[in-house]
Amino acid sequence: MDAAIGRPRLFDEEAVLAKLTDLFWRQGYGQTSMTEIVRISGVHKPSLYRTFGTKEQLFATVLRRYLAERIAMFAALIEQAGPGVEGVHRFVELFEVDAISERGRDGCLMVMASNELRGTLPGYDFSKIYRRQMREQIRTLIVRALPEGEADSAIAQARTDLLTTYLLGLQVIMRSGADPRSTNTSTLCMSPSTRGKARCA
Amino acid sequence: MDAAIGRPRLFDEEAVLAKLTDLFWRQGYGQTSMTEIVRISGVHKPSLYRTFGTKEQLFATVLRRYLAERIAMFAALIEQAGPGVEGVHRFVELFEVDAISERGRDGCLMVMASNELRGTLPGYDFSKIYRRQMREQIRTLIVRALPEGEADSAIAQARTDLLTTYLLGLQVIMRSGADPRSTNTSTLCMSPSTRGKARCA
DNA sequence: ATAATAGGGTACCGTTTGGTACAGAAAGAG
DNA sequence: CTCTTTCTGTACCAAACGGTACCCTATTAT
Repeated sequence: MDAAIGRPRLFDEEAVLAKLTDLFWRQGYGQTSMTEIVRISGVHKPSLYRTFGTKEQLFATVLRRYLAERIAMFAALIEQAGPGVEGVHRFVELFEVDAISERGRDGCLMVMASNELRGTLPGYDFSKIYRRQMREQIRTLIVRALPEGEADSAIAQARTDLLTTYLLGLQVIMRSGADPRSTNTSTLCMSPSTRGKARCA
Repeated sequence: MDAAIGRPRLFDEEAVLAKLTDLFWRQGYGQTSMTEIVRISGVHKPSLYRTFGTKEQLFATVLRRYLAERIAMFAALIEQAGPGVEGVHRFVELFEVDAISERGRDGCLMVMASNELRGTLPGYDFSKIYRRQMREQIRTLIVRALPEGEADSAIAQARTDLLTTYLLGLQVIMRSGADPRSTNTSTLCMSPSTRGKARCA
């Protein structure tokens, strides 16, 4: 186990990472200075550097943590939504409830990072992994709403891509300060008249 | 009109703005330093400041210019696409051709700015204007594909929102480095088997 | 006790940042 | 020609940046 030699840490790593996740999420990477990170975390700079490495490495840790949490959330929502076409509708509803929440107003940290760090920082790799895993989750949801044997069909892929892309777009919209009521598309799209054919993918 | 007193400018403002638009588009606002702006534009710092003001004001000018250009592009694509449901499909195809282009790989400057500058810089206001105008364009496209008298229906609004959100998501995906071939959803979604009901909005 | 180990906190480092003062150069106006 | 106006370009500024050296304190091992 951990030898636990020397002075014990006075702060909880997980709690600090959670606070810093919110901070980066709100402000982005470049707009967040180490000074601010120190202020929010309550941990002094040298301790941060000893524990998490450079600002870049710290952000990578935050992203890794967020990625796992986010994918888990997707899995939970999909399970909660249930099978069939109804499940797809219910999933989108659940997703939009989250998007309207206080945290959801800031969009998605992963989307933000991939937009900001295009090639320059480690967040770029994470964004690809994130999108691939997110797409895989959506795919299981879609497949469960299709007739058997269509799991690998073109329709399954098209609907998966469309829904994935839509959800990413929704997070962009939320972060750009949209009025939640005016952009709640699913309730409209799922009205009786369009239900069934509405959520084509 | 312009008195033209004093030494004439040695650089073309429009050309410089075009170059800097590409620069900001690629790198974002925070990751682009004045030093780099000087290098790319070929104009020395004091001249830039006299002409465009601070970095923040310069970026605002770039955004304003991009906004107008972008909305004009939307209008052109919609006109080129033609009316009816076929027009919607054709529009999405045209849009995706642009998204796959070299410039399109960097996503949308407006989306990028709204993600990065959330509240801190003038880009935030522009992003709202952009989204509203973009949505308005999409709406005209959608309405032309619906039966008469349905212009203000719930379906029209829902389909407008869905397509708008999808297009924003597409730009996020492109910027995050997706393989253009694997994410070209429209060709799949518009295959004969799904055509008609596929593009529900 | 005492040595060894590791975190806490101050004070500081070199660099880079956005932004400017100032002197010289090029144009029109009288 | 000379005065005024505007742009160019060097050289520079204070402030903020990410990152660290160093000393002190708290803990375990012997």
